[in-house]
Amino acid sequence: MRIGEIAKATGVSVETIRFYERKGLIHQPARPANGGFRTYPSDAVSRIRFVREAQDLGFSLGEINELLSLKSDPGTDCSSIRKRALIKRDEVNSKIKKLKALHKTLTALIDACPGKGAVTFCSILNALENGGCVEKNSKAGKINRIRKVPG
Amino acid sequence: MRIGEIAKATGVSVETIRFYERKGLIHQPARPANGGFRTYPSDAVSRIRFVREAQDLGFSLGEINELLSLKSDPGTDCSSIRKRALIKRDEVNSKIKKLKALHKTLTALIDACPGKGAVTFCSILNALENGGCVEKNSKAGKINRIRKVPG
DNA sequence: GTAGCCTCCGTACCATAGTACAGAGTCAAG
DNA sequence: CTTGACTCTGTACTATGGTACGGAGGCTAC
Repeated sequence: MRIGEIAKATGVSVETIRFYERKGLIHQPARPANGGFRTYPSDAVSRIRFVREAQDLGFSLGEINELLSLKSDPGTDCSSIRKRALIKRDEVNSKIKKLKALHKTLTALIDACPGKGAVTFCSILNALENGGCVEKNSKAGKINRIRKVPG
Repeated sequence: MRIGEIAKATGVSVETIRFYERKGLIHQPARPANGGFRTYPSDAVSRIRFVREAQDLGFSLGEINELLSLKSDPGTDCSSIRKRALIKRDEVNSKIKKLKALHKTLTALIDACPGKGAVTFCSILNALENGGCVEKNSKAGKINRIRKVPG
């Protein structure tokens, strides 16, 4: 198969396939010695599908690279894959928790906002300026810091 | 106040303050005509706090810029701020939904995984390769595509 | 008056996940 | 044997949110 066929079969653009090659996610076949186009084995399709499905599960390309290494290593035990899935599920779980807290805070702000009048008295803007505490209905309290740590 | 003091007061690095200046989020005071250091008004501190709090609420710097324009525009009605908060809450809501679906899928995969043995038989890897469908316990069905659209 | 911070300025770089494009080569059909 | 589609290669650019650094200038305390 040629790269364009792989692209069609996977729904991933040729540019993106090349990008994955540069990232080491998929192997780039050698060009024929006499020049011409590279020939891709048909399992390049399943490899790319693997990448996309794993992305859908929230894995980054770096993590997918790890999964692929584990996958091709005959010494890998199924438990290490399972472990990664568990970690990922925990990550998803804590993201959900943070978003729920955020939802609560936004709701408190929205409820406290009169919804009309000059912005000077807008409780949402005031809350943003003064540390996120809504005076009335302040169950949410100080806005939870969810900004991700640089590292 | 000098930039370093602003940095200390807000917990935001000098570099990041300059970055915000470049992005137009905060105004850079003019340098004194005779040279020397810029003097920041103390409300630069609250402006930067506003930016950080809004980030914590899930607003991007672009969105925060809009909020700041609305805020400083005397013609802005409180309802337009409220509207944005409502939109943001909807976004948070749909993120939560997607993550919940993801959680379900991961759980289905984890449950189907024997948790030991060679990777060849790992149901998680097989699912990734073959379209994300877990044979047994397939309530989650086809993995939901949540990968964000490039636009 | 000089040591040691701080500031200013421009530029470059980090990660993430791609997209875009120019210019040359290749291949297959008509 | 030419045309059009596809491939190859390298490089640059997108967006997001910063971080890092070199060299020059400024400010203050000892």
